[in-house]
Amino acid sequence: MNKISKAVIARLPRYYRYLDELRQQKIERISSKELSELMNVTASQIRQDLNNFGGFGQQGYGYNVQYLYDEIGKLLGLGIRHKMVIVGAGNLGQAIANYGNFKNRGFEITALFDKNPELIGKKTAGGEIKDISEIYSYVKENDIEIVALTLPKGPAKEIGEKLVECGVKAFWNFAHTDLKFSSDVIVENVHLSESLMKLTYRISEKNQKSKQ
Amino acid sequence: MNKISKAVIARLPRYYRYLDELRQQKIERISSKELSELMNVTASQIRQDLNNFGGFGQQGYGYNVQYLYDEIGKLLGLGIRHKMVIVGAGNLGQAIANYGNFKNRGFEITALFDKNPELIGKKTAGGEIKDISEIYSYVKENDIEIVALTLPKGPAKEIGEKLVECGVKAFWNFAHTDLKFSSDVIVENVHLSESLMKLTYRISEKNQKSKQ
DNA sequence: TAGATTGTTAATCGATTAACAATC
DNA sequence: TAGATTGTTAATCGATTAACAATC
Repeated sequence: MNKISKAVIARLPRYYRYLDELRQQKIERISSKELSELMNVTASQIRQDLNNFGGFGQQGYGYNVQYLYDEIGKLLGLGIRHKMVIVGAGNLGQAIANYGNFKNRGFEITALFDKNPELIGKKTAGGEIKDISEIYSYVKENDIEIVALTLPKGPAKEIGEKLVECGVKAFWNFAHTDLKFSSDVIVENVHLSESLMKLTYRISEKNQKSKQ
Repeated sequence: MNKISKAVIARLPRYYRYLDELRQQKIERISSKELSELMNVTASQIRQDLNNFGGFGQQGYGYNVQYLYDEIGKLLGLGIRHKMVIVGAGNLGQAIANYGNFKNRGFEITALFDKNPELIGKKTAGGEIKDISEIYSYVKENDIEIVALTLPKGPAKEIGEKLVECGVKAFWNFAHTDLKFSSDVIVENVHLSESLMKLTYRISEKNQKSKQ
């Protein structure tokens, strides 16, 4: 398989979401043209994107919604269980723990960790909040695959490094910094404030235009 | 000013973050080469990006950190106050309300809204949680610029549409759907689950490789 | 079979990188 | 002035779109 570009990968979850909706509406088949109109992209792009992974469609017919949905799900690694814990049990950490859809998609959040004694012991939808000092033995004993970092950048870096030593290979990082570990460790960043700045850029751009 | 590409705009907040750190370290000047090594991009890209907005540097010297930081801040619309409210006062809404850095950057969160009677009346760092029914008069009376939508997609769409009628021109959307209003309404999406799927894609890609 | 629509190649477009003259 | 480094043009690379033969 050739190297798939980042742009293509970033579009897969969106395809997956639209296909899920079609599936729920009991729509059986869809052509790249119809899907392109729904999603506001070109049909050509859809066909090119999907063909990176092999032929999911059929000439003269289009794509079977359920089949394509399942295949994209597999590509996205949603066919298997993912054990995850959350470091930092503040609002953001708890928001993720409580987000029901993750469970349906094979994500198993088994614990949250925090240093705040007031939070420790509290039960959430993502399991109990435990003392941060327990996390290192916990991830080893429970084969944790993904660690979500929902805490400030200082401790995120420090705890992240220790977790890498414990064998963690994937981080979902919400801390306001670019974490970089050894090359076999995957880090996916979510920088909420940068998203908000993109919004204010566009507001400010619009205001400038209307002034002219 | 020519149309700036989305890719350039998306990089601005990251420049801003690195410059902020340099500034805090009392570093006065930096060349595109040095910055490129720090940020893991090419010096050429930095110069190209910045030159979309005019010459911020000086030949033979480089860039003044504080000046460049300020200018990018202005480009990002951070020079002015932004009045924001949050719809959906669950964990995610409260996480945003409590995120201190927003206040420092000119964001003024004045209220949260929810339909849950148990939450209404509660005080948070982003102001009081009010009844969702009050939001329409509130945004009109208080000149709210940005509405963060931290609630499920069904109500997000419905409430968003009503808010557009009340004059709201910018949404920071966390609901799991692509909201689309009239063309002068700005929507910036944060799809957390799509970010997580990108992570699992990469995990699954890595596992495939190691099998071969 | 005829019509529809994919899979795939070719053409275009845009973004990134390289190179260097301008200039501090 | 000489050295450094930008601003900017040109070259390259990659991604998107268009076109159409293959085929269901």
